[in-house]
Amino acid sequence: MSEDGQEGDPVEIWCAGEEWCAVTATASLIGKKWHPVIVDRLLTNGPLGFNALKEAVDGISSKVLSDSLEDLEERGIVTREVISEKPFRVEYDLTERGRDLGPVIDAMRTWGKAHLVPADERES
Amino acid sequence: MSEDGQEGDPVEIWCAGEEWCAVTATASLIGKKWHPVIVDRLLTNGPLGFNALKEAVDGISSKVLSDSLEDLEERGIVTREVISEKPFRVEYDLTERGRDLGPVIDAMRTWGKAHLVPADERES
DNA sequence: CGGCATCCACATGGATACTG
DNA sequence: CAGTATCCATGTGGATGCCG
Repeated sequence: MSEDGQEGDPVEIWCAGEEWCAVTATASLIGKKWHPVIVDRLLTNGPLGFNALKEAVDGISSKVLSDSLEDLEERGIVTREVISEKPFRVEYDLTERGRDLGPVIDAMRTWGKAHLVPADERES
Repeated sequence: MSEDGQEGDPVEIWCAGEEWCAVTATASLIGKKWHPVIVDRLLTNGPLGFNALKEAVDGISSKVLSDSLEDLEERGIVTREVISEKPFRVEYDLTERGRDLGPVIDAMRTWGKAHLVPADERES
Protein backbone atom coordinates (compact mmCIF):
# COMPACT_ATOMS: atom_id res chain seq x y z
CA MET A 1 0.00 0.00 0.00
CA SER A 2 1.15 3.49 -0.78
CA GLU A 3 3.76 1.94 -3.00
CA ASP A 4 2.56 1.64 -6.55
CA GLY A 5 -0.62 0.83 -8.38
CA GLN A 6 -1.81 -1.85 -6.01
CA GLU A 7 -4.42 -1.48 -3.34
CA GLY A 8 -4.21 -3.62 -0.24
CA ASP A 9 -4.39 -7.28 -1.19
CA PRO A 10 -5.76 -6.79 -4.63
CA VAL A 11 -7.48 -8.77 -7.27
CA GLU A 12 -5.58 -11.55 -8.86
CA ILE A 13 -2.40 -10.01 -10.07
CA TRP A 14 0.29 -10.71 -7.58
CA CYS A 15 3.03 -12.79 -8.94
CA ALA A 16 4.66 -13.55 -12.19
CA GLY A 17 5.98 -17.00 -12.77
CA GLU A 18 7.57 -18.38 -9.67
CA GLU A 19 6.05 -21.62 -8.57
CA TRP A 20 5.57 -20.94 -4.91
CA CYS A 21 3.96 -17.64 -5.68
CA ALA A 22 0.90 -19.24 -7.20
CA VAL A 23 0.72 -21.37 -4.11
CA THR A 24 0.87 -18.47 -1.69
CA ALA A 25 -1.59 -16.42 -3.64
CA THR A 26 -4.02 -19.31 -3.68
CA ALA A 27 -3.45 -19.78 0.03
CA SER A 28 -4.35 -16.18 0.70
CA LEU A 29 -7.61 -16.96 -1.00
CA ILE A 30 -8.70 -20.25 0.50
CA GLY A 31 -6.95 -19.52 3.75
CA LYS A 32 -9.59 -17.12 4.87
CA LYS A 33 -11.53 -18.95 7.48
CA TRP A 34 -14.85 -19.16 5.67
CA HIS A 35 -13.89 -18.95 2.05
CA PRO A 36 -13.43 -22.64 1.46
CA VAL A 37 -16.69 -23.41 3.17
CA ILE A 38 -18.56 -20.87 1.11
CA VAL A 39 -17.09 -22.24 -2.08
CA ASP A 40 -17.83 -25.77 -1.00
CA ARG A 41 -21.38 -24.83 -0.17
CA LEU A 42 -21.92 -23.21 -3.51
CA LEU A 43 -20.35 -26.14 -5.28
CA THR A 44 -22.71 -28.51 -3.56
CA ASN A 45 -25.93 -26.57 -3.17
CA GLY A 46 -25.89 -24.57 -6.37
CA PRO A 47 -26.84 -20.88 -6.39
CA LEU A 48 -27.96 -19.57 -3.05
CA GLY A 49 -29.44 -16.42 -1.60
CA PHE A 50 -27.68 -14.55 1.15
CA ASN A 51 -29.52 -16.02 4.08
CA ALA A 52 -29.70 -19.46 2.55
CA LEU A 53 -25.95 -19.33 2.17
CA LYS A 54 -25.65 -18.12 5.72
CA GLU A 55 -27.64 -21.12 6.84
CA ALA A 56 -25.58 -23.48 4.74
CA VAL A 57 -22.32 -22.18 6.05
CA ASP A 58 -23.64 -22.28 9.58
CA GLY A 59 -21.92 -20.24 12.21
CA ILE A 60 -20.93 -17.23 10.17
CA SER A 61 -22.21 -13.77 10.98
CA SER A 62 -23.81 -11.62 8.32
CA LYS A 63 -20.98 -9.14 8.48
CA VAL A 64 -18.33 -11.74 7.89
CA LEU A 65 -20.35 -13.44 5.19
CA SER A 66 -20.84 -10.07 3.55
CA ASP A 67 -17.14 -9.31 3.73
CA SER A 68 -16.20 -12.72 2.45
CA LEU A 69 -18.58 -12.55 -0.48
CA GLU A 70 -17.28 -9.15 -1.42
CA ASP A 71 -13.77 -10.49 -1.35
CA LEU A 72 -14.71 -13.52 -3.40
CA GLU A 73 -16.50 -11.33 -5.89
CA GLU A 74 -13.50 -9.08 -6.35
CA ARG A 75 -11.36 -12.09 -7.00
CA GLY A 76 -13.75 -13.38 -9.57
CA ILE A 77 -14.74 -16.47 -7.65
CA VAL A 78 -18.43 -15.82 -7.11
CA THR A 79 -21.05 -13.83 -8.91
CA ARG A 80 -23.84 -11.86 -7.36
CA GLU A 81 -27.03 -11.52 -9.31
CA VAL A 82 -30.08 -9.55 -8.32
CA ILE A 83 -33.02 -11.77 -9.07
CA SER A 84 -35.90 -9.53 -8.16
CA GLU A 85 -36.25 -6.04 -6.77
CA LYS A 86 -39.61 -6.01 -5.13
CA PRO A 87 -39.24 -9.03 -2.98
CA PHE A 88 -35.55 -8.28 -2.92
CA ARG A 89 -33.67 -11.39 -3.88
CA VAL A 90 -30.13 -12.04 -4.93
CA GLU A 91 -28.30 -15.15 -5.80
CA TYR A 92 -24.68 -16.02 -5.34
CA ASP A 93 -23.03 -18.52 -7.57
CA LEU A 94 -19.60 -19.65 -8.57
CA THR A 95 -17.79 -18.49 -11.65
CA GLU A 96 -15.83 -20.83 -13.82
CA ARG A 97 -12.79 -19.85 -11.85
CA GLY A 98 -14.62 -20.57 -8.66
CA ARG A 99 -15.68 -24.00 -9.81
CA ASP A 100 -12.09 -24.72 -10.67
CA LEU A 101 -11.37 -24.54 -6.99
CA GLY A 102 -13.18 -27.83 -6.66
CA PRO A 103 -10.03 -29.95 -6.90
CA VAL A 104 -8.28 -27.79 -4.33
CA ILE A 105 -11.15 -28.08 -1.88
CA ASP A 106 -11.24 -31.75 -2.56
CA ALA A 107 -7.55 -32.24 -1.95
CA MET A 108 -7.97 -30.36 1.29
CA ARG A 109 -10.89 -32.49 2.31
CA THR A 110 -9.02 -35.65 1.47
CA TRP A 111 -6.05 -34.60 3.53
CA GLY A 112 -8.24 -33.46 6.37
CA LYS A 113 -10.18 -36.67 6.53
CA ALA A 114 -6.99 -38.66 6.44
CA HIS A 115 -5.06 -36.75 9.06
CA LEU A 116 -7.44 -34.87 11.31
CA VAL A 117 -8.56 -37.62 13.59
CA PRO A 118 -12.02 -37.30 15.12
CA ALA A 119 -10.95 -36.57 18.66
CA ASP A 120 -11.36 -40.07 20.02
CA GLU A 121 -9.44 -42.51 17.88
CA ARG A 122 -6.05 -40.89 18.12
CA GLU A 123 -3.41 -43.43 17.46
CA SER A 124 0.03 -42.50 18.68
CA MET B 1 -11.31 -21.55 24.48
CA SER B 2 -12.28 -21.67 28.11
CA GLU B 3 -14.78 -24.31 27.15
CA ASP B 4 -13.35 -27.78 27.60
CA GLY B 5 -10.07 -29.52 27.13
CA GLN B 6 -8.91 -27.51 24.18
CA GLU B 7 -6.35 -24.79 24.15
CA GLY B 8 -6.55 -22.01 21.59
CA ASP B 9 -6.30 -23.47 18.11
CA PRO B 10 -4.97 -26.82 19.11
CA VAL B 11 -3.38 -29.77 17.56
CA GLU B 12 -5.40 -31.65 15.07
CA ILE B 13 -8.59 -32.48 16.80
CA TRP B 14 -11.23 -30.08 15.75
CA CYS B 15 -14.05 -31.69 13.97
CA ALA B 16 -15.78 -34.96 13.88
CA GLY B 17 -17.14 -36.15 10.60
CA GLU B 18 -18.70 -33.31 8.71
CA GLU B 19 -17.25 -32.84 5.29
CA TRP B 20 -16.66 -29.12 5.33
CA CYS B 21 -14.98 -29.36 8.68
CA ALA B 22 -12.03 -31.22 7.29
CA VAL B 23 -11.82 -28.52 4.67
CA THR B 24 -11.83 -25.66 7.13
CA ALA B 25 -9.36 -27.29 9.41
CA THR B 26 -7.02 -27.87 6.52
CA ALA B 27 -7.52 -24.28 5.45
CA SER B 28 -6.52 -23.05 8.87
CA LEU B 29 -3.33 -24.95 8.30
CA ILE B 30 -2.30 -24.01 4.80
CA GLY B 31 -3.94 -20.63 5.06
CA LYS B 32 -1.18 -19.19 7.17
CA LYS B 33 0.78 -17.01 4.87
CA TRP B 34 4.02 -18.93 4.92
CA HIS B 35 2.96 -22.45 5.74
CA PRO B 36 2.40 -23.61 2.19
CA VAL B 37 5.71 -22.15 1.08
CA ILE B 38 7.54 -23.81 3.90
CA VAL B 39 5.97 -27.15 3.11
CA ASP B 40 6.66 -26.67 -0.56
CA ARG B 41 10.24 -25.81 0.15
CA LEU B 42 10.73 -28.86 2.30
CA LEU B 43 9.05 -31.03 -0.28
CA THR B 44 11.42 -29.81 -2.93
CA ASN B 45 14.67 -29.21 -1.13
CA GLY B 46 14.59 -32.03 1.36
CA PRO B 47 15.62 -31.50 4.99
CA LEU B 48 16.87 -28.02 5.74
CA GLY B 49 18.46 -26.13 8.59
CA PHE B 50 16.82 -23.09 10.02
CA ASN B 51 18.73 -20.48 8.07
CA ALA B 52 18.77 -22.55 4.91
CA LEU B 53 15.02 -22.77 5.16
CA LYS B 54 14.85 -19.08 5.81
CA GLU B 55 16.81 -18.51 2.62
CA ALA B 56 14.65 -20.89 0.65
CA VAL B 57 11.45 -19.28 1.77
CA ASP B 58 12.90 -15.88 1.09
CA GLY B 59 11.29 -12.88 2.70
CA ILE B 60 10.27 -14.38 6.01
CA SER B 61 11.65 -13.08 9.30
CA SER B 62 13.18 -15.43 11.82
CA LYS B 63 10.41 -14.79 14.27
CA VAL B 64 7.71 -15.68 11.82
CA LEU B 65 9.62 -18.67 10.55
CA SER B 66 10.12 -19.78 14.11
CA ASP B 67 6.44 -19.36 14.90
CA SER B 68 5.41 -21.15 11.77
CA LEU B 69 7.72 -24.07 12.37
CA GLU B 70 6.46 -24.40 15.91
CA ASP B 71 2.92 -24.44 14.64
CA LEU B 72 3.74 -26.98 11.97
CA GLU B 73 5.52 -29.12 14.50
CA GLU B 74 2.56 -29.11 16.85
CA ARG B 75 0.33 -30.18 14.03
CA GLY B 76 2.64 -33.01 13.13
CA ILE B 77 3.61 -31.63 9.74
CA VAL B 78 7.31 -31.12 10.25
CA THR B 79 9.93 -32.64 12.45
CA ARG B 80 12.80 -30.89 14.10
CA GLU B 81 15.93 -32.85 14.68
CA VAL B 82 19.04 -31.66 16.43
CA ILE B 83 21.91 -32.86 14.30
CA SER B 84 24.86 -31.69 16.32
CA GLU B 85 25.32 -29.76 19.54
CA LYS B 86 28.72 -28.22 19.26
CA PRO B 87 28.36 -26.61 15.93
CA PHE B 88 24.71 -26.31 16.71
CA ARG B 89 22.73 -27.71 13.83
CA VAL B 90 19.15 -28.71 13.43
CA GLU B 91 17.21 -30.03 10.52
CA TYR B 92 13.62 -29.59 9.66
CA ASP B 93 11.84 -32.13 7.57
CA LEU B 94 8.35 -33.20 6.68
CA THR B 95 6.50 -35.99 8.36
CA GLU B 96 4.43 -38.47 6.43
CA ARG B 97 1.48 -36.27 7.13
CA GLY B 98 3.37 -33.29 5.86
CA ARG B 99 4.32 -35.01 2.65
CA ASP B 100 0.70 -35.88 2.15
CA LEU B 101 0.08 -32.20 1.74
CA GLY B 102 1.82 -32.46 -1.61
CA PRO B 103 -1.38 -32.95 -3.59
CA VAL B 104 -3.01 -30.02 -1.84
CA ILE B 105 -0.11 -27.73 -2.59
CA ASP B 106 -0.13 -29.01 -6.11
CA ALA B 107 -3.81 -28.39 -6.61
CA MET B 108 -3.27 -24.90 -5.29
CA ARG B 109 -0.38 -24.31 -7.64
CA THR B 110 -2.37 -25.61 -10.57
CA TRP B 111 -5.26 -23.33 -9.81
CA GLY B 112 -2.98 -20.41 -9.20
CA LYS B 113 -1.13 -20.83 -12.43
CA ALA B 114 -4.37 -21.17 -14.32
CA HIS B 115 -6.19 -18.20 -12.81
CA LEU B 116 -3.72 -15.78 -11.41
CA VAL B 117 -2.61 -14.05 -14.55
CA PRO B 118 0.89 -12.56 -14.59
CA ALA B 119 -0.17 -8.94 -14.53
CA ASP B 120 0.26 -8.29 -18.24
CA GLU B 121 -1.70 -10.85 -20.22
CA ARG B 122 -5.07 -10.34 -18.62
CA GLU B 123 -7.71 -11.45 -21.05
CA SER B 124 -10.85 -10.62 -19.13
C1' DC C 1 24.07 -21.28 13.57
C1' DG C 2 19.45 -21.12 15.43
C1' DG C 3 16.77 -19.02 17.55
C1' DC C 4 13.88 -15.96 21.41
C1' DA C 5 12.34 -11.27 23.25
C1' DT C 6 9.95 -7.05 22.32
C1' DC C 7 7.01 -4.12 20.39
C1' DC C 8 4.10 -2.71 16.96
C1' DA C 9 0.67 -2.39 12.89
C1' DC C 10 -2.83 -4.11 10.75
C1' DA C 11 -6.02 -7.81 9.15
C1' DT C 12 -9.59 -10.73 10.39
C1' DG C 13 -13.40 -12.47 12.79
C1' DG C 14 -17.28 -11.91 15.90
C1' DA C 15 -21.41 -9.87 18.58
C1' DT C 16 -25.07 -6.91 18.37
C1' DA C 17 -28.15 -3.76 16.50
C1' DC C 18 -30.35 -1.48 12.90
C1' DT C 19 -32.00 -0.47 7.84
C1' DG C 20 -34.09 -0.39 2.86
C1' DC D 1 -34.68 -10.76 2.41
C1' DA D 2 -30.15 -8.80 2.25
C1' DG D 3 -27.42 -6.58 3.99
C1' DT D 4 -24.74 -2.17 6.74
C1' DA D 5 -22.92 0.04 11.01
C1' DT D 6 -20.29 -0.17 15.14
C1' DC D 7 -17.18 -1.71 18.21
C1' DC D 8 -14.10 -4.84 19.98
C1' DA D 9 -10.83 -9.07 20.75
C1' DT D 10 -7.58 -11.52 18.85
C1' DG D 11 -4.58 -13.27 15.34
C1' DT D 12 -0.72 -12.76 12.38
C1' DG D 13 3.02 -10.86 10.32
C1' DG D 14 6.99 -7.79 10.49
C1' DA D 15 11.24 -5.06 12.26
C1' DT D 16 14.95 -5.02 15.24
C1' DG D 17 18.03 -6.57 18.56
C1' DC D 18 20.13 -9.86 21.59
C1' DC D 19 21.59 -14.51 23.18
C1' DG D 20 23.61 -19.44 23.81
